[in-house]
Amino acid sequence: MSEILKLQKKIVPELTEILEKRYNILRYIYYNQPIGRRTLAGNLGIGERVIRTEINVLKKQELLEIQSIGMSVTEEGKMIIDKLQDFIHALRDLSSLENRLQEILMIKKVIVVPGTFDEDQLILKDVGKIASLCINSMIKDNNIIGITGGSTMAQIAEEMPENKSKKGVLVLPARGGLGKNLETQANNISAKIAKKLGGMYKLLHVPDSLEKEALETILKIPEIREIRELIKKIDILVLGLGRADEMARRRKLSEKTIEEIMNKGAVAEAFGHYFNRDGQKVWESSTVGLSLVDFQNVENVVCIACGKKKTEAIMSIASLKSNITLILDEGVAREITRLAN
Amino acid sequence: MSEILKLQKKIVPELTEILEKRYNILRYIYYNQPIGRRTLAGNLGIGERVIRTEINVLKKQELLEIQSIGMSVTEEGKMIIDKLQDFIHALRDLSSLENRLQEILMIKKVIVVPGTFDEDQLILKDVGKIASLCINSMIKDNNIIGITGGSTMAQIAEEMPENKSKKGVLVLPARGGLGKNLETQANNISAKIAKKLGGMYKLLHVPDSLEKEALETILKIPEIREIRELIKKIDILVLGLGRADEMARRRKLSEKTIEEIMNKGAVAEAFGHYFNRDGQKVWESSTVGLSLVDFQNVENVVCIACGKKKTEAIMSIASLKSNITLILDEGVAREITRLAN
DNA sequence: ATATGCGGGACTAAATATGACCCTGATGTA
DNA sequence: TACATCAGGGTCATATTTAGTCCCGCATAT
Repeated sequence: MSEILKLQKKIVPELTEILEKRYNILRYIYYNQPIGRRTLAGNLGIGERVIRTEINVLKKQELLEIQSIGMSVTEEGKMIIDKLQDFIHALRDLSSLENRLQEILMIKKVIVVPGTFDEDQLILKDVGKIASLCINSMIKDNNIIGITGGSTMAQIAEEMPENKSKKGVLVLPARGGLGKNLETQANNISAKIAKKLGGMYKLLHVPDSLEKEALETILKIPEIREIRELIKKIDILVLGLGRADEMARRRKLSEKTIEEIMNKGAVAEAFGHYFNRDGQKVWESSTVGLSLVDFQNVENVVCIACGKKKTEAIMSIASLKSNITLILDEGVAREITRLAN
Repeated sequence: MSEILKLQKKIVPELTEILEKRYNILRYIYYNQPIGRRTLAGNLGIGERVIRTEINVLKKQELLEIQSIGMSVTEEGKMIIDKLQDFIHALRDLSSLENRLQEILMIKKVIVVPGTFDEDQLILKDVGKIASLCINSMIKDNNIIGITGGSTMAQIAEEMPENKSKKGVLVLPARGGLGKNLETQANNISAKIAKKLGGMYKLLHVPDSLEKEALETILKIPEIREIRELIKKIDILVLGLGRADEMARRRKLSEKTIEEIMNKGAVAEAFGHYFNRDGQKVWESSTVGLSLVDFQNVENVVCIACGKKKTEAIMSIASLKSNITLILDEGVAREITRLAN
């Protein structure tokens, strides 16, 4: 942590608290604007009057403006929010936490996003933003980017900035359709990201898990075969991590199968594979998407995970491969270090 | 000012106030330790109870310790004080003030010390410390350092750190004896500084101002002649600035002479010469010390000045020569920019 | 028309900060 | 040795700030 921060925390120890309080308020307004005072207070679990006091300060500093429709963040306020995130990163010494996690999980890079998802669901947006920037910085001309599904991934697509500087980018769904929600389908997310990157995309029009026979039939379709070949050439794989139990249910596996998988110690699911704590594959759903071998061969893997319930899944997947960039929230990050001790 | 500081001042505007309050308290204790709560409150003009609240914070942070004899600053506290001074320098954007002064006065370098001498006499100690560090960094082997008198200079000698790394350093008084106070005599100060630097020193055993005949007689004394020759070879001249009126009185000039000098518009005194606002010499006391020509030839001149009453004197002396390093307190620095507008 | 959610005002209760004074003990001085 | 002085700590009434709560008028959407 920088000298200057230590100095400040020493002489004005209450600084951290005030700063984080105001940051949270400002951020919440930003993500929900326009929003009223009462709603804000209720959602943040802070007294209405406290909000009012802080609002007055922020208004005076011209970080937010008040209209009859509700409060919203000014342009200056938006900039401040971005900078504050980095500042809080430093204030909480998250760089040290990142380094510790890199050692514990033995992976290339860890990015910890300030905040605890379990306490504040908005953290998902922050994680999405950070992840989208991270991915963006990795992309080179003619790269093939593999995308999985899930709410975290959907958020990444949402927050991904428009950047059409790279040529010939191809975005591929790395898994088929799963669950009911359109917004969180790999297909949908791939298309969204491709548009923002000014790239191409392909769709994988199949359910994620299939019976063996159905899989064989489907693999005879030329379009599907083409995508399958392309998936093997993925340069950057963006992977939302899942819990084994949740994903098994979402896949509509039979209760018997689920019990079987769980009995084998499955904690994590990724691209249709189920892994135990030690990163050993204990079950595999027959899928048209990425195989374990394909996964091992991908050069850049970005794993994104939010929430303490993903703790074990993260630890499992991280042991599969060292060339992983892991992006996660502070809450689950601390939980991992706690378990590692 | 650094990005991070702007950010903080924007989101926690009350930071500055709290920080400066605690800095002042800590600093006052440091310079007067051990000191009691009541005395402290009285001298700082803060309520006794306020002091108590702040003391509790500082104690909790282990920046000061409390004994039955009074409060004193811990080792950590001392370090914090030093760092805080730089921090406040940044917080108040004094670098910009320094640059502005360099332009206004057209001199090489300006160092502004945080605080207003007229409100807080302890600033003299800070100025002394900064000046002593500045001088220290200028010294090279075999340098001859010229020293004048005054309370500011005395403080520099006091705060000068022991540093015997340079060889063959010679410290010379650049003026004779003046006034009653032993502590502020150029002779005394020179000796003190020489000891701290592990160098040699010479003494100038003559009154600072003399009648012409007396001067001629004295100049025949070999020891005096020797020093006079050495003075012409001064590498670093450390100059405390004086007001014309004050110095004239301290020199015990006749009321008639004083009136004459003042009528000519004298505002500044330095090494026995009196200057008007434009830096023109209007009167000269016959002295064995530095001449105006000698002064112009010195390579490094460090001017030190404290207090708003020195405003005009500073502006006058600065116009004499561009190769000056000026060290002054924030109060008089701002006064100069105010006058320049 | 009306229900909802908005900011702002106002009043009370609680918490905190402040001021004022006393007490006891350590220390230095007569 | 006695005493004056100055130290920190305790205490308590009071001033000020902060927080909780409710109401009002207004804009907006239904």
